[in-house]
Amino acid sequence: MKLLLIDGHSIANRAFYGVPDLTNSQGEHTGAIFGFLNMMLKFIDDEKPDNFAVAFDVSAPTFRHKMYDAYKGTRKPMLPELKEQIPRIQEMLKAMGVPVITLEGWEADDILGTLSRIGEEKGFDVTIVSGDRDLLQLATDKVKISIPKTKKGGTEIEQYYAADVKETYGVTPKQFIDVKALQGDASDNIPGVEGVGPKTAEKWIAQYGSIEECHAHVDEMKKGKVLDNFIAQWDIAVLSKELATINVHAPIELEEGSTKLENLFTEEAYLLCKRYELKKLLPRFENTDTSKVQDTTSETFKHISDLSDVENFFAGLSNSGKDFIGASIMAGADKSIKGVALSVGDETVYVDCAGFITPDYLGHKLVEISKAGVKLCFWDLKNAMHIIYQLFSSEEKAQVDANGGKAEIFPTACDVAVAAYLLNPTKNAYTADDVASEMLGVIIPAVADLFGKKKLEVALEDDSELEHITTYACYNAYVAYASYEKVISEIKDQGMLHIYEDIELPLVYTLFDMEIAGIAMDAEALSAYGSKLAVRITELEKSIYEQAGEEFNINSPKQLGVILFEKLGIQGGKKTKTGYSTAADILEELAPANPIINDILEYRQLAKLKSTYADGLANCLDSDGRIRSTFMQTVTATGRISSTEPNLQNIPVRMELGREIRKVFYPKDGCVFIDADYSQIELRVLAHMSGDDNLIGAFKAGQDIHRSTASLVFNTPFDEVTDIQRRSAKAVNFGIVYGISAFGLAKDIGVGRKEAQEYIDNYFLAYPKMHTFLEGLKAEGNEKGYVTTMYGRRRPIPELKSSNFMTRQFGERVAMNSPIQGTAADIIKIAMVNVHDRLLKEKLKSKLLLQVHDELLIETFKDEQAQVEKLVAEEMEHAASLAVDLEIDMKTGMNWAEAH
DNA sequence: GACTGTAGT
DNA sequence: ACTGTACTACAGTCA
Repeated sequence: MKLLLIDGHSIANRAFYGVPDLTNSQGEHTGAIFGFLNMMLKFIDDEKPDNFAVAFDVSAPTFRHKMYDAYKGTRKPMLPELKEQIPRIQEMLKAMGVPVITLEGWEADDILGTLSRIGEEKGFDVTIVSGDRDLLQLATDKVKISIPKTKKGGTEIEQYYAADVKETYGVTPKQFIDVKALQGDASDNIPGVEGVGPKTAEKWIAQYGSIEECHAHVDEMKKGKVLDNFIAQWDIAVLSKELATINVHAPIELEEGSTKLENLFTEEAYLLCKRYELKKLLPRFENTDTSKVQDTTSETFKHISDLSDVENFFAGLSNSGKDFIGASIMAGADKSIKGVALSVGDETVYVDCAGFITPDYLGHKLVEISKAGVKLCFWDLKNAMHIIYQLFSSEEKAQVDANGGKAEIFPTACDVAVAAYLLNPTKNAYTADDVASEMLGVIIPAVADLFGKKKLEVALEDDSELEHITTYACYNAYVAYASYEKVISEIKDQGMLHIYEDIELPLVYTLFDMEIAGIAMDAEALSAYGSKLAVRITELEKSIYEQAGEEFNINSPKQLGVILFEKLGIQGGKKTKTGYSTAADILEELAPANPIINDILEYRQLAKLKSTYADGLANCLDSDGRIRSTFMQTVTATGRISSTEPNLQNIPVRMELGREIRKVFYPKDGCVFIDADYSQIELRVLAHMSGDDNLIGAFKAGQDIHRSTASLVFNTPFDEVTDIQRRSAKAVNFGIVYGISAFGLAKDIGVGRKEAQEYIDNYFLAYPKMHTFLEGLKAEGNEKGYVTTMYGRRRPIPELKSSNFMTRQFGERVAMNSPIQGTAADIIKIAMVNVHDRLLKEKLKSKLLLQVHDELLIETFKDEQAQVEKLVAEEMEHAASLAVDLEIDMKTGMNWAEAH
């Protein structure tokens, strides 16, 4: 029989500091909960106990936090981030059926001691888990003390039976009390004997066995100041021993019934795991009946497959007078429709494709509904449009090409995910289950709940999954319907309706058309470029191996570090957590003295170009010779869009060799590229938002802005600014936009931190309102918990409330950066939508292809060139009206390199 | 899957 | 006493 006992507070504390600070989407801290459960489950797996309980102190104790705290003899109060998690851990344990034992007036130590004594008497093998060495006094032949230690890379567990304590510390567990009585423990308020440290204490107790025996033999002991103290402070020693002793006779029983370890993975526990978003724990519930997880709405879900029923349903829909419905298309990896779910709240149906119900039929039904003016609420409108486009005939596709997806596919629609993103852009998923719990307060099954490890696309091919697919699709449609009004009204309350209706939603259509358009790529040229790189890479490899004296994997920072800093003995290596840093900026400093370094840097650069761009892009090429990226609208915290598969927003441009990649992107026959980018948009936004007269003045005068800043910061006449000064000023300008710190600037431009601070001080002297503005942003973020862009887009910053200094500093930088970066993002989104809409409205065939944060690329028919140039300039420059003009640089070219 | 490194803005 | 920088996507190693 085995009994496992856990010291709740102590393990929660270990978990808290051993796990990064997780929070769920509600901003509740969950790291300690997760860490605690993980450790607990691991001990249960290892020990396989029959009985199990967790003991807590009644009120939160304090903890030693770091070495110097113990040294100073103080214990830090429990951080609020941890404190709030203790009741949740207890709640979770109760949900798992684990007894949480507390006893008014008694410490957890006493409970553990008592239970382990009783357990041993009853014949149990006992394991006590704690982070606290004081419990070692409880070890016996049958009672094992386990102390988990978090080391990097995992946890190690120290285990002590009585014999192990003796071996490690030279004293028995009982004598451990005496040792502590002598040496004292400031953090436990145990005074101890003055002048006695661990060495003396262990020596005395090892020799005489207890403080009483020591006291009886003081005559034979070595004279000295410390012994005098011991004699004089005998009373204190006795008191200390009493304090150090864990009471194993607390008024408590070991109830074998209630501590019996049963199934921990109950429904209640599952619900809590979902609520705290402990996603890694969810798979452990796989044998749990989670069907009750679903709320009762699922009873109204219907699966229909009969054509006449479907027709009836659609007919009922158009007669119902509903002006919006929830919709969800189930489509395979090839975007072929498997079925469609629709919801009007009290009725939700899933229609799967079979027999007369074809993908084509269903797809066109949806288009019909939307064209009739019923708003279709999707989770991912743009993807839904791609699915429809995919089944369109070539005539229909041509119509989309000419008139845009909005006109030809879903003229009335909305995107619940995009809307939910506006409410909180920092989350990493906007799925139905996520929004359901947040907006509707109901917990519904997620993909993994229904399909386990199987990917949705795989499950969709599997007929036996039809029931789960119905459930999943219906929930998607139902939640889209049920949360739509709530989400929109919340957006309205937060003053973001304009952003949603006039920026984000139109942008969905703009991005769709961009994705459909794609960009032509010269595959042969790309492949030739790749081969050219390969030749040089092989040369470099050879040279590096020769200089290193052996072959190794240059791509492995670990192996590289060993070769450079150990085998070759290069000095000046900086260490990271796992080894030597081989980052470019570190290596560059070492390059002059070590020729191998230059080869490595060049190798890295070329390897990156080849793997990511030359080979990577080739893999993304569509059969029509064009590359189609996906633009993501719900990813970035600041409001920018991102680009994936492939990422076309980070194609090299700085280095000549990298820039060559842009030459393989070319306009189609009869076209040229027009590339237009905003000049200094973030600094102009900053000038406007801060209202700083000097910065506004510099822009209005059309001055070189970095030179102007240099002139002010370095107190140098404008015409006498040196290149170095200008470069530094440029770094300061960038730094201001990023939410600067002296440390960062110093590193950036290679000066001391003090000097960097002077630059910053001078900057704020030169631009006085800037300082007020940025301080204001921090204050606003602190007060409201979020900051906003000029258009009202929000970015929550819970970090500002953190008790951790570093986290708070991060929050401050975010508070300064997000409104600026976000406003610039808003502006270019407006410009994109307007450019796109005007191209359509003026019946032009030219297409907007790419956006790279402050740059737009348009494939322009030569006969439309003048008109497009004019239109692009107008829409970009007039996208916003600021205190300074928005200026753009526009170029044309026969490839992207030429045009940029 | 975590970590390192690097490309862009 | 000490921290270590905005926003991304992707490739590669290594446990």
